[in-house]
Amino acid sequence: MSTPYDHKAVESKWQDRWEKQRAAEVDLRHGHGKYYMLMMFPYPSGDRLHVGHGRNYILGDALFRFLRMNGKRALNPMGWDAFGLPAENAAIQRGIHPRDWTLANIKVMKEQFRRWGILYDWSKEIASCFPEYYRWNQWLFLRMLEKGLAYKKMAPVNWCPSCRTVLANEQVVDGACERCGTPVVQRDLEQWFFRITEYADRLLSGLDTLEGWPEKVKVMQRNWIGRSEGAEIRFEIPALGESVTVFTTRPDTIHGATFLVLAPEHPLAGRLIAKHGKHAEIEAWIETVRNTPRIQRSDEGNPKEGWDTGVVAVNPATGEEIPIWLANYVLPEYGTGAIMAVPAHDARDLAFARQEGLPVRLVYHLEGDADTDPASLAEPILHVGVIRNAPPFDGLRDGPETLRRFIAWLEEKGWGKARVVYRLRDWLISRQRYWGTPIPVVYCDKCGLVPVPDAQLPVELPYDVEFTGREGNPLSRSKSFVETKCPQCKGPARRETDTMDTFVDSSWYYLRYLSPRDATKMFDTEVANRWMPVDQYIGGIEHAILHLLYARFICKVLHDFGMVGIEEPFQNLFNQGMITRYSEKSGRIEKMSKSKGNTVSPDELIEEMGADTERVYTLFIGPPEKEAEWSDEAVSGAHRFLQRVWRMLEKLPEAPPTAPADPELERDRHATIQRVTHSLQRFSFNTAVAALMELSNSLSKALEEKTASRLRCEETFDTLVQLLHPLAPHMTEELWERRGYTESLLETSWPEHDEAKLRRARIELVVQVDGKVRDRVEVDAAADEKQVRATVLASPRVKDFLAGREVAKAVLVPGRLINLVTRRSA
RNA sequence: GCGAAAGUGGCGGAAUUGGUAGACGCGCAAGAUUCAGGAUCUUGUGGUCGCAAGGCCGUGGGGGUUCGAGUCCCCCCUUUCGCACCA
Repeated sequence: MSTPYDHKAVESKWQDRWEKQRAAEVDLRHGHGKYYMLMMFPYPSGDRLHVGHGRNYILGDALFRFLRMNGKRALNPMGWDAFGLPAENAAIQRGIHPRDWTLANIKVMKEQFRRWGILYDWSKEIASCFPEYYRWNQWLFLRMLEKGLAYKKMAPVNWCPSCRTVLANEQVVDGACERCGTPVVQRDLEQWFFRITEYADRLLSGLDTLEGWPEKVKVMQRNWIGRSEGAEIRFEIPALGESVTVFTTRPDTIHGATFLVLAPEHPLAGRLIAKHGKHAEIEAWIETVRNTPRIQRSDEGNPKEGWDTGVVAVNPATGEEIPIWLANYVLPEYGTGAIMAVPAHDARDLAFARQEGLPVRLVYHLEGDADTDPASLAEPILHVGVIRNAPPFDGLRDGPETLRRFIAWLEEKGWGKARVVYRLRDWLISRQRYWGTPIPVVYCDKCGLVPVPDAQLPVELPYDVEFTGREGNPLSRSKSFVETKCPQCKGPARRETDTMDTFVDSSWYYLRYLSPRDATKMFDTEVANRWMPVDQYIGGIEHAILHLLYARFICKVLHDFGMVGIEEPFQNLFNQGMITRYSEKSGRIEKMSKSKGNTVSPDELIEEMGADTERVYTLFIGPPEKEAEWSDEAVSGAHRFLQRVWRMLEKLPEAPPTAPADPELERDRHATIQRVTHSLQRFSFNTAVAALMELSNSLSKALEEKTASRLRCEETFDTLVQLLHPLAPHMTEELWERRGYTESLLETSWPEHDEAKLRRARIELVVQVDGKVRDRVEVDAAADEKQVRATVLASPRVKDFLAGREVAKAVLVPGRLINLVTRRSA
């Protein structure tokens, strides 16, 4: 007669108890033994979380419980990235205020976390949409404004016609809006920026210190920052009495520069084409290029188009006059927006030269090749060859030293200088939407742009706003918000209606968790210095560039403001893989998502089999950093395993009080402690589950066959329950209590293995003959090679395989195998 | 095109430093048990030859190093991801 496991009752019982005990609460006044773990804070989207989302939170909770049992003062806070477009869209579509909608969603998500048995320190909960939070965005903005790190400029921007807002470069994916997928168009608008480019070098070098980050993420960030070393070189334009500066990474090929190309948007373009016969036609073309979506324009397949301006520049190296062109393949915002074209040594320039019939001149010549004809050159000569006909450099080979000599020469002649250029652009933070942090500045007719004084923060979002879906920011139609007084002259003034990119919110929230209720400052420096950096950050790879780059940037800014000691906020980063499943809609196995219709609801799963089952299966599904396909069938394996563990409790009393000493179960127990501990340290949850299943199988067998004493069985069972707790917290707490223990498993110490218990007196040794497994023999663990050899050679099977041949050599791997080699190696 | 990661049974996946390949689980098969339920238990389950003992083959393909290779080295194929007119 066994008591069935009532997962519903047990799970809610323990969820209540953990909540009452405030099991995850941490006192931040002490930093000793601290371990700051952090899950990327979620956007409360209004869709119920599915099991794919669950993976992230479940593995975080397993880690948290494991750390706690290991005596760490683990901090695991949770909050809400609560500003964002979907809230506003919900307002437009359903007439719910973004604030009410968001708060309702938070409630739902919180309940889902609870049902998963996840422990967060809710006393530190934050939501970025509360004025108590976003006033510090504003405060930070003002400090950055003072230091020139925030500024406003007219700029061609990415505009999403559907979201009706501008997007940062990072938010444009394949030419489309990252959020809604609508193709992005170019517009010129006055916008606010953060000067992240000033930190480009530090963001780059900081990556080298992040040993606990996946290489992949670091590579992506390096690519994004895109540092290029080279030189800028000035070319005189006699006709204009003016010069143009180009950027090149190959100043050593200047003798081969046969024309210049400027971006059509280049400031000199207008004057260059002023006297051109087809002036109007070129202007129209410039307009077309300007309006081409940037992604299409910078696509390699985009046809190169250009116009000869008819004006020439002088190549300082050769003294030759070379034509100046305008072409779409030169981008205005990279480098100086102008290049020297060296068709012989650059693929793009060669393609354009061939297309337009422009001359090609070689600087580097292939060795041994007396005469490469520039006219027939099909491929550019890249990073090989020797310089000819470019005094005083003749005979030099392509390489860094040659490059240095060219730059020194250019500097000496006064024609150019070394320069480093980045692909990274400044961070466009303006958004023309309501549901975000208002940018705290005011426009006064008399005083111009006036920052809102700190004392007047926060600039609060007005609640009473109409959401119509019409073009433009709803904020700009709110009279009560827009109309204000100038803080300087007290005259009438208008508020800035742009709000901040929500990535500003998430760029410093990890610091706010440490001072969540401080109404006097952004965060407490002392507490931050005690608890930062985040020891383990966990989240999706989709934030590899955006959020993680911005957060690193803002952390460095705060460091420079003297507000926090560290420069890198996240010491270790873990990116969990996504959960996939077959989608009826697409007929493919795809990332689990509502739009693909392939989600599995944890609500039903928990109802049917319990949260512990979902947790164990999710952790067992595969290595957590890899993607994994959800299998509805395989879930039952986890369920069966937990059921077996549950039933074992009632079988324990059936074990005999005494039994023939069986060291194997005790050995298994210690081996499992070692394996599970090691697995959890490595985030290898799947192998931890496997090890626990094996121990469960061993104990089950021992109980069945009555080969171990009751005490030993109970001891093994208790260890199993403890080790299983981080993975299946509810059931293990219940079992622990039923075993008669009064403290929560969270309060117990993680078991330690005893090295001595792992050893066996006799071991099974594999015998190989010429590298093939031929037999197994039992020997003393301590046996030396001589003894082992004697035992092995006595085996009839081994004798057969040796077939009378000499053993030329024997290789003994103590405790594992012996290899008898008969043939000589060839 | 460039860069990175990966490729192991029907499936998900194990395998510190080179040392018994396939742990653990799913599925499948046979059996036991049960007042049929999608329950529980036992056994088996890489391929192939064999009545069996056992042999041979086997970690994408080909070569190499080694007493011994999933693991190290070289070449190739495939897949996934990232980057890609950035001068």
